[in-house]
Amino acid sequence: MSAREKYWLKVWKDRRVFEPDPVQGKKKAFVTFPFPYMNAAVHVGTAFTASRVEFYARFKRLQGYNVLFPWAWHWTGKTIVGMSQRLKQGDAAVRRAFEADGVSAKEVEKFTDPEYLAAYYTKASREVVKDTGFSIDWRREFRTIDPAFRKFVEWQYLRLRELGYVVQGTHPVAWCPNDKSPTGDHDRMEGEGVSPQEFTLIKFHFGEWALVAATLRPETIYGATNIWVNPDAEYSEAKVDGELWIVSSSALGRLAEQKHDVIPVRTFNGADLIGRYAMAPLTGKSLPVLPARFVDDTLGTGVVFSVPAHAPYDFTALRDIQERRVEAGRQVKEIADTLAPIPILTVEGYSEVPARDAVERFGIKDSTDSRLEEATAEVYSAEFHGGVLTQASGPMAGLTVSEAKTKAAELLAKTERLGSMYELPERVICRCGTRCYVKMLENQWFLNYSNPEWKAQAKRVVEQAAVYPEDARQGFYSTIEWLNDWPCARRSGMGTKIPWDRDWIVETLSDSTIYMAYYCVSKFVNAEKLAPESLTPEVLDYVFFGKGVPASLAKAAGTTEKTLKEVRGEFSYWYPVDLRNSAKELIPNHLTFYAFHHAALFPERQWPKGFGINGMILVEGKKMSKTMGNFVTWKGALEKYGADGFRLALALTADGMDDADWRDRAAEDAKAKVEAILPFVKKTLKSAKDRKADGLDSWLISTLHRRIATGTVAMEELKVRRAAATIFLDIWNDVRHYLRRTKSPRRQTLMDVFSAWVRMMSPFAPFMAEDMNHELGGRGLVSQADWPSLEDFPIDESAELAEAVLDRVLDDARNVLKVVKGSKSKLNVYVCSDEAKAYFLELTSVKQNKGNVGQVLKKYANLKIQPDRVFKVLYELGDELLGKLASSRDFNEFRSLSEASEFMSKELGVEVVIQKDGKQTHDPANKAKDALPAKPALFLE
RNA sequence: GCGGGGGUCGCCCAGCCUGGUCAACGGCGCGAGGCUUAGGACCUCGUCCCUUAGGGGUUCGUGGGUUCGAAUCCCACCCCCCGCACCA
Repeated sequence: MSAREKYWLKVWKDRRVFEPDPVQGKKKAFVTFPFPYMNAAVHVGTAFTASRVEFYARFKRLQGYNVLFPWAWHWTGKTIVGMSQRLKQGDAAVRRAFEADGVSAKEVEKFTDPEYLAAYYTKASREVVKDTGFSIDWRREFRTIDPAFRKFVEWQYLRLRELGYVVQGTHPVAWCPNDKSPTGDHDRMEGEGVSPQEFTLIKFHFGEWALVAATLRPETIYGATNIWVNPDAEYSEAKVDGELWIVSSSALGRLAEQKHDVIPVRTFNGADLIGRYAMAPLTGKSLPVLPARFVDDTLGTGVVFSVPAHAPYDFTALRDIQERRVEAGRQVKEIADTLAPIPILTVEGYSEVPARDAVERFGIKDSTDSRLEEATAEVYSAEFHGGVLTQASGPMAGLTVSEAKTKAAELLAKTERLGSMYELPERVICRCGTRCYVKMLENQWFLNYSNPEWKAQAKRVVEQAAVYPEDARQGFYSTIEWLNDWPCARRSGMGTKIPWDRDWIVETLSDSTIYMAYYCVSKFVNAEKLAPESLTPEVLDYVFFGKGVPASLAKAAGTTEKTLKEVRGEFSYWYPVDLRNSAKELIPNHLTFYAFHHAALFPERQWPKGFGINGMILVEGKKMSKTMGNFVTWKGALEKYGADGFRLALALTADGMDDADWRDRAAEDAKAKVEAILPFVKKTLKSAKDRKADGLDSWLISTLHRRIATGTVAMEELKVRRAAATIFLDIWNDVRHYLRRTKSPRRQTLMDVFSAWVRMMSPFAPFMAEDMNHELGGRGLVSQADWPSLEDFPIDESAELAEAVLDRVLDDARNVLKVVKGSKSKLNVYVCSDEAKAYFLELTSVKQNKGNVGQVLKKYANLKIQPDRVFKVLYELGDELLGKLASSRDFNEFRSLSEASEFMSKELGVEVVIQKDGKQTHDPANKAKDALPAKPALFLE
């Protein structure tokens, strides 16, 4: 870190520039960033998202707001603990991840202690965030495992439960019997994306027993020709929920986990079932039991019914027996020979036996062919989306497949031959190597996001808030619609215990929904004005709801009434949150949860006011990853580009939900840019003179007015990139244009422009801005200055017009010079006559008012200007220039171009002579008559 | 598959809501010139194709449509990114 950076950090800290307290009557802005999770080093992605909050915070401060930007650290959850454990077990990947963060081998050794790991990253991250110059009120910092924060979360959940938003339920989960915990996607070695699916169980009559088949397609029951069991697998008779069932032995354990009452009776070999008959419900058909080795006894019940017309597996297995490709007894063969596919639905693009079509097209030979999976998926998808059941399906005839599914279940339920079980449709292997299965997890705590009233309220939260960019808003509504009950507690990991059920810990996404409110409390906890144990639910009810009597509460809490009222005052003042910014992948969870919880607990006036959404970060066009080796830590970038360079690079990276591409080259440029500004300013001022303002000064001031307007709107809408581009690129170019054009730069103009410029730059590059402010003789800190006001930089339309016309003339002249061959040394510029201008303006206004164009044409016919040409130029100029032309009565085109003739001459490398049509002395090519306003005629010789 | 967001002149990107001022902003890269002992930095000009007078031609994922006129509006299709839950 440079000495200058250190210096300003110290100044800001010493003067408590970013430590706001409530000031009654002063407008406020409360801005937040989701606390980063401390299992790794903060990286450019974190910095990118957080920087948007930082830029906005500094911008709002300049606008005169009392701005609170707090920060905290997220420790809750099992990831940190899990990483420690895996490190302990010698997992090389985890070690590499730590090393990619730049952690020394010696430190990594200590990471087997999860709290040490989190503390290490917290300390390291705090340093980089501070050194980047973020305008954070560090007095309010906390970690999510702090005792006081836990009291806050306990309070939150007690109140949510009272409101009926925390409910208990039993749900199917993918379960690892070894870890004794649900196995999430990222905890799996195999089976990513696989979740419990409900299978329909159909109980086929088998004497007094029921042969129980599991299926995802109950609607095909009328197409069943036989039943498959695996002859090599072990099956069982068992009493299940009081009924007599036959299923694979493996299924019994899984049924038991799903809360079925299972009493095993006896086991036997699958082969024993072969050749016997079972009767199908609904159809009453007697179906033979045949052998098939594709039947997986560890999936479902190990019993399936065969629908060869519509299931490629069934079709192939049946044909295997018929064509003697598999060994089977004589009886089996004879039975099989009598079976034929029974089509029960039609689907476009297939014959009446879709399974056969698919099998033939894929060239599948027998039931061991792996392409059967693909064929099945294809047929299933086609039938699901376009299939219609035929007369063969009896009561379901005419229904679509999805309608028939419901109907089949209904009909089967009536026969009392229907059941259900959950199953993972594909193998799922836990990271620990254990095969997972479905478990009905009992007494799990859920946030009741499916509650329609709660959904409606959450939607209203989003509706009344600003969303930047607007494109992101729809994502919230869709999420709210889609969101189901959310399991909000876990058995292990760090976090807060559910106050009424201490076996459970509030899960990490669920303890982060209204914690911004806690920043109002943490200030007092950190200052030791409030002890963690004093934060009882009653005290917090007072702080957040204003309920209760502060005097008596204070006494019970061991604090003073004054303090308690002060805390309440903090909350009343700072809430609601004005801006919360995060990356787009948090819309479907965190940000929407945030809306839900605020809707549940707080009145409308304390609902979030603004959501900011940004894209993902890419590094050199690719997804950033530690294993790919393109991981850029915040610290690394900060050291490489300096605080201001890093900040500007972040600002210029992307807007809206576009993914931000972090490129070293761009960051280097940003760094160079920031470093070049102060020398540029100094050099420019050195050459400046004291003189009266002229048209060009007015132009620069007027242009700055426009830049301020654009920059301000962009910042208000969190279009950080656009704002930064306007401020750092456009304004710089404006000043350069001015310097190039003017014969003598005017000191006062430059001072005015620079003093506005430095204030606009300061949110992005505050260190440089403080230096520059100092250099310009500005009083106080630029971090506390005022955002430039538009009134101080008046618009001067005729000055703008003069420059615009000059630009156009230069463009035209260059074009002609390029096209014309032969050497030319003099450019004649003919400005249009006053009559031509009058004609042009009149025609414009008549045309805009849809008046009689013909009359105007007639009136000015003697000028011999072609109407087509006038209309063309009219379009070219556009409304903005035309407006200026019409309103700037004092604009004198001839004079302004004449004043610029020397400049033009320098630019074009030829002599430039300005003349006015009607008064010209030299017009050999008779061009002058073509001149129109803002479009002088040219003649090169 | 479902939900959300996108595809613009070598690259990144603005414009699209509110159609004409759009061959289309800005940055990078590249080319020429200036400055400099040189290089870098910086400054200027150029950078779709054609053009001896400010002009013409073909472009904004693909194919249709609406319109006097479409990058912008409508429809269909293709492709990319994000999310899809017991997890940060």
